[in-house]
Amino acid sequence: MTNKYLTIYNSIVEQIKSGEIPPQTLLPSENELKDQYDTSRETIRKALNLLSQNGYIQKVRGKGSIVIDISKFDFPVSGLVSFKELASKMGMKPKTVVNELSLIKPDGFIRQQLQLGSKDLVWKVVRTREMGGEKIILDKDFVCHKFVPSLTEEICADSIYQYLENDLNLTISFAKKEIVVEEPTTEDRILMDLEGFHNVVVIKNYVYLDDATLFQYTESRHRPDKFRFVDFARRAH
Amino acid sequence: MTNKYLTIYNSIVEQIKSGEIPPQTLLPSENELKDQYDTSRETIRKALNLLSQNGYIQKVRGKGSIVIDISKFDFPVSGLVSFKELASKMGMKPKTVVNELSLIKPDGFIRQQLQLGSKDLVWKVVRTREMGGEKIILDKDFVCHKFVPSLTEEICADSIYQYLENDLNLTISFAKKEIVVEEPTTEDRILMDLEGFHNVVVIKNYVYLDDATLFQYTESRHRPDKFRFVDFARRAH
DNA sequence: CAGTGGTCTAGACCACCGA
DNA sequence: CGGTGGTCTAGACCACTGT
Repeated sequence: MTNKYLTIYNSIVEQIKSGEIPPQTLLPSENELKDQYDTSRETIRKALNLLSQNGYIQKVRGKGSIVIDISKFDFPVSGLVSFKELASKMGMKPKTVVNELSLIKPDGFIRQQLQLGSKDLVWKVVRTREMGGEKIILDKDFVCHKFVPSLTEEICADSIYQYLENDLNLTISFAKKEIVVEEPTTEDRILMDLEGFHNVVVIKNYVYLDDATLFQYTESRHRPDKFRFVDFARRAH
Repeated sequence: MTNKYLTIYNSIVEQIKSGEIPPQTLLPSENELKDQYDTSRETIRKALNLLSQNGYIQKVRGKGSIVIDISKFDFPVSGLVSFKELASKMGMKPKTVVNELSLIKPDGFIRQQLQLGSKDLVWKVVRTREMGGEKIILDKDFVCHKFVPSLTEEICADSIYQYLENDLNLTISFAKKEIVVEEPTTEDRILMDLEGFHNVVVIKNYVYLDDATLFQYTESRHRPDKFRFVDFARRAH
């Protein structure tokens, strides 16, 4: 079993989720945990810092680690807005329609977003995601061609990420998200069910590879009533 | 000077921001940095992990730490939506109007949000924030009375947080944010400039104290065209 | 293979909290 | 005051990367 601090982290998460360690109580001290798990204190601290970052506990100097009441959090603690997650969370069968799949010469905006040269090509993928019989999300992906030589409709109907990571061995390492609210374009109105809606929530996603190169720009355009974003933020200082 | 790893962190941040260490290049290795800063490797790693969490570098096993191109990021890497930040970022003079300040018996919704007993009182503060002559944000704060015995209009017109931290010695430790889009209420229409807008972006904020008790619930209601949220997220695994 | 970052250890000193 | 978490050290072994 690799990663001692991760197993300790998971162990404590389970104890908190099951209610074995109730909210507002103190965790055993770092020295006690060190003995319990037969490890060093720094390793315990690594596990506790993870718990703290993920909103399970609050560390207080001189007192101990307080378990936070997560029962109020009906949503995942971290703030990811993935279509599949949203769908499965609501117990619905997601359906994806590929509207467009083409290799294009990017316009100025996309070229700037992806920091490309004037002769680089990009894949353009437009997909609508349907839930409960309504088209509520429009995903527009722009993927650098130099990293992804081929792309098919079958792959897009499933999951692009899965293909990139499993088959192409590309490692997506991090992403920067930006959320803004915009008026729907005509394309939005045509491809989504927007009767009676005057805005769309746009999540602009900049995806980076393992070596810190930018390789994909994605716009996920949501119907506002089906959108929710959760952020669990520590204070700065 | 306290905190060795923080000074190292700041030192490297400066070097990245100034361009002394250009994007896409490798930082010196942890062992080299250890010698440069005359410290231990774990301390260097603490500083580097901070840099990584804040989006300045990307660590790759077996290779080194790559400096990320932050020049594209025209605003703060972390995703805080504070009125004052937004205003100063846009070079505008913010103006705050206190519409309501009262000590009330909370209705069911607020009592539930704040997990209060039936006889607890809360401060209700309603403020509009004005920028460029337009009222674009409506802030509704509900603060537990048991933590904050007194509150004046002067305090609310300035900054509630400053008062709590400096004068009352309460330490705000973390907050959970939730972003949704709603149709404007009549109150929104009356208190904000919403001509031609059909939605408001609502940021629900649950604020916790140092000892992990929930003490404030805030709704920040934004005009959609003046709203923007940035999230810098590491991949899960 | 040598060099990188990832994990883990055992010990030390400090600042803070509560009794 | 003893116990807590916060910082720092010097050293070890590992998995991974390039050549």
